[in-house]
Amino acid sequence: METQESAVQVTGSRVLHDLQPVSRSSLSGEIVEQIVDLISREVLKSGERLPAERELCKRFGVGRTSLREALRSLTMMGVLDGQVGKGTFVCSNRNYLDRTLQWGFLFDRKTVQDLEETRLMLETQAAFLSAERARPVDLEDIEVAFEGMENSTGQLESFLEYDLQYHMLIARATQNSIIGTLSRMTRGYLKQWIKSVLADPSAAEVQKRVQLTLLQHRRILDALKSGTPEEAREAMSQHIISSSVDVRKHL
Amino acid sequence: METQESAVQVTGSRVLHDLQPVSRSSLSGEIVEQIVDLISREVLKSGERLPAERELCKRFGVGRTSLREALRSLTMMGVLDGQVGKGTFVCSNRNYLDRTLQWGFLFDRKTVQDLEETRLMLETQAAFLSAERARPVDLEDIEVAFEGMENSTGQLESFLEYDLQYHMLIARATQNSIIGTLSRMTRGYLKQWIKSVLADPSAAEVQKRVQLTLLQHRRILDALKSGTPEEAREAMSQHIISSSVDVRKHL
DNA sequence: AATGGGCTAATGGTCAGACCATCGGCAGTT
DNA sequence: AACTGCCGATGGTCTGACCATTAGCCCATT
Repeated sequence: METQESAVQVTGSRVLHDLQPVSRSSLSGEIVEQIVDLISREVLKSGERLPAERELCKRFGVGRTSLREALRSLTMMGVLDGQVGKGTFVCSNRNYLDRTLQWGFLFDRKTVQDLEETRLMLETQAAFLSAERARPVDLEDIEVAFEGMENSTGQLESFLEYDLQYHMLIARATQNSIIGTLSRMTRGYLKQWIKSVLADPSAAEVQKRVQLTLLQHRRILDALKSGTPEEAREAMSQHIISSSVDVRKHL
Repeated sequence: METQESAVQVTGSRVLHDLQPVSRSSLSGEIVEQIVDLISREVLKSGERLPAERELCKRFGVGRTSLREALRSLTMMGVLDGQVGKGTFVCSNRNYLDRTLQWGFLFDRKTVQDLEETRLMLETQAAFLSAERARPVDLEDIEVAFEGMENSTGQLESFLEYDLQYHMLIARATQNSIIGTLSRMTRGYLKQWIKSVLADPSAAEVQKRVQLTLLQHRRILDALKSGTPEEAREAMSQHIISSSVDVRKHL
C-alpha cells in the first residue's frame, strides 16, 4: 500500500521523489491492479460478467479471502457490482466516478457556508451551460417542474419536491453528468437546512418566500428558453444568494 | 452509500419518487460507513491506532471476513494503513483516494470532457475566491510552488509536481474545503491525461508549453497578490482552457 | 399449450478456526 | 550494560462450511 508516493513537500525545500521502499505485500492489491488493468484495456467491458469467485480463486492462485477483499474493494469504489445468485459484473464507468466523488465528499468537514458557496458555483454554472445547451425536451421537463411548483404552493412538501426537481433538471440539461452529480450531492447535504427554513416561520412568511421563489424560477426559465447564458447565470445567482441568506439566518 | 436517493424520474410523465426497492446488504459496507463517519468527525484522528481486528469483530458483531473486507477497502482508498505485527492506523496523509483517482483511464471521452469542464469551473472559482481571501502565508506557499516550477523547467516530472501543487494551494487558499477537495479529485482524474500531453510531443513543443504555462501562472499569481478576483478568474480561465485544448487533442 | 409450483445447482455473502511472518517487549544470559 | 532468544499480539492468508438469493428445469395443473 503505502500512500504518499509523489507528494511534494513544501515544508522542507526541494523536490524529493521518495521511491517506494516497498514490500510485496497484499495479494488483494495485485488482484485489484490486474482487474483494473483488464477493464482499462477493455478486455473486460462494461456490464460484462466475471467468472465466479471460486473459479477466479483457482485462476489467480489465491484463497477466497484475498480474492474477495479485492472484489469488495472494487465494489466499494463503484468499479464492480456483485449480485448474489447471479455473479459479479463490471459497472458502467459513470458509477466509479460517482462513487469516488461521494467518498471524497464524505471525508472532510463541511460547513453550511462552504456548501452554500459550492452550490452557488455549481448552480450558476449549470444555468449558464443549460442556456447554451438545453434541448427542447429538457426545457419542457423544466417547465413541467415549474408548473408543478405553481400548482402546489399550498403543500410545502410537494412544492419542495418540484423545486428540487427543477434544479436537478437544469443541472441535467447541461449534458454534463459530473455537474449533475455534484449538484445532487450538495443539495442533498443542504436539504435538511432548506427544509427547516421553510418549515419554521409563520405562514405569511412562508407564502412570501414561496412567491419570491416562483418569481425567481420564472426568470431563470425565461433566460433558459431565450438561450441567454449570462442572464440565466445572473438570475440563478440572485436566486441562490437570496436563498442562502435565509438558510444562514436559521443557524 | 446508495446513490440515487432523490433522483426524480422525468422520462415517464409526472413526478414519481421511486422509493428504494432495495435491501441494505453488505455488512462490510456499513462498517466502512461507520469508520468513515468516525474519521470525519475526528473521533478517530490521524495516525491513531484502531483496535485489533479480532477485537473489532466482537464490537461490530461480525465475522473477520466482513471486517477485513471493510478494512481492506479503506486501505485501498488510502484511508487506513495496516501494519502486520503492529496494528491498523488511520493514515496521516490526507491523500484519500489518490491512488484510485489515477484510474482515470476508466473513463470515456465524454466523461473526460465533462471533467475538463468541471475543472474549469472549479479552478476559476478557486482563483476568484483566493484573490479575495488568501492570507499572506497562503500567497507565500503559492509563490514557493511557482518558483519550484521556474527552477525545474528541465525535469518534466518535477515540473508537473510543482504545477499540481500550485493549483492545489490556490484551491486551499479559498478556505473552502469542499472546493479544495473537488479540485484535488478532478485533477487526480485528469492527471494521466495531462501527463501524456507533456510527455508525448517533440522536445521543442514541450518547452513551448512549459514557457507558456509559466507565463500564465505568473499572471495568476500577480492577480492573487494584488487581490483582484476578476483578473485572477480571467487568468486562470485562460490557463485552464489552453491546457484543456491540449488534453482534448490527445484523446 | 400455457401457467404455476417445487426442486436443484450455482453464486455471492458470511462465518469460524487455523497457520504464517512480522514486530515489540521481556527475561535471561553474557 | 549489551546482547540473545523466546513469546504473545497482530495483520495476512487459507480452508471448509453454511446461508439466502437466483435462474433454470421438470412436472403437475389448468
